[in-house]
Amino acid sequence: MLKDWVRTQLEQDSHRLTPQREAIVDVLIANANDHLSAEEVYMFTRDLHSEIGLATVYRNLELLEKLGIVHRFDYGDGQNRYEIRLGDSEEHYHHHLICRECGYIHEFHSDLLETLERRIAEETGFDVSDHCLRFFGLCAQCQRKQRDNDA
Amino acid sequence: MLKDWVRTQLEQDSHRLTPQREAIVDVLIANANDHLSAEEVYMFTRDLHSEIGLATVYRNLELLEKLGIVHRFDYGDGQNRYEIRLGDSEEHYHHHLICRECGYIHEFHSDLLETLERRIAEETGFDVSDHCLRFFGLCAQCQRKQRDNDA
DNA sequence: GTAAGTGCAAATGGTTTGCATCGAA
DNA sequence: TTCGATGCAAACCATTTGCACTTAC
Repeated sequence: MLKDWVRTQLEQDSHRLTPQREAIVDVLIANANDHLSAEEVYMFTRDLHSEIGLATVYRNLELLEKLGIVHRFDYGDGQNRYEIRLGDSEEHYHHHLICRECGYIHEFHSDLLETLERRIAEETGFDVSDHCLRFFGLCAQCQRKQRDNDA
Repeated sequence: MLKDWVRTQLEQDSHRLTPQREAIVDVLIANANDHLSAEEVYMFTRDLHSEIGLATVYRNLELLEKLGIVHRFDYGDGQNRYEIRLGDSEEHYHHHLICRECGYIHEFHSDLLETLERRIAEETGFDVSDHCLRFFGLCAQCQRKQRDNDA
């Protein structure tokens, strides 16, 4: 079970799965597809464990990221977003499509960058371990709205 | 000349090329390859025009970005970086390779994503207008250092 | 008992905003 | 004389940190 794996990862680095941590992990599991901000994780977590502090949420998100349990995203909107790692090998091919208008985030997968990473390593000597690819544009719905407004 | 084009762009949106703006643009031109932060632009600009405020720098970088004169980057280090747009068609194929260790930023060009953008438009209905691609890893120098430390 | 974990409040740091003033068409 | 532009200080907001207290091995 996922939570057992989380506990193991924590204990290997001499950390405990405290009630607060468990609540945070539960929230991340329940919203695995939603890219929550720290503030959102905090609000949801309070429903499960009302006496939690925002600083605790931040500290734990940082720890969980360091342990490879959650992944941190940056959409350029001034706050970080977090997602629990479920599978991991496909993680690397996971990119985002962001609507400039409504902020809607669409996930998509593509291994297209693998080739490019190898080429970069060859050409520049860089040892590439990760990448971040975001596309910005207008989602179909906002395109429609914009056409209606113009008409 | 580049600055004439900047002036035209500004005037078309009923803005003036003030001494402060000119100083900012001069700084951006002189550091066209350096991805300056707002703070850095501020410091360099003070050399040319000592009586400038940080808020003015921020306001103008925002304006210049809106007018398509500068491009804003976000390296995920908690501050934005700015670069003047020189050519523009190749702009789109301009990506970054960031060393996790020393922060060194290497630029590279590739049109590989064009295909992907078209495929995304077809599959999702998204109208993609821009993208941001960053690779993270270790530069050759930091790999060497790490090997030396291990030995 | 000791080291990890927590809540709270204060601090931090990049960025934005309110406001009175200034300056060019 | 009007409206854009500026400098300054204060405000903002996501995040981090200091600190005293708590909790689990």
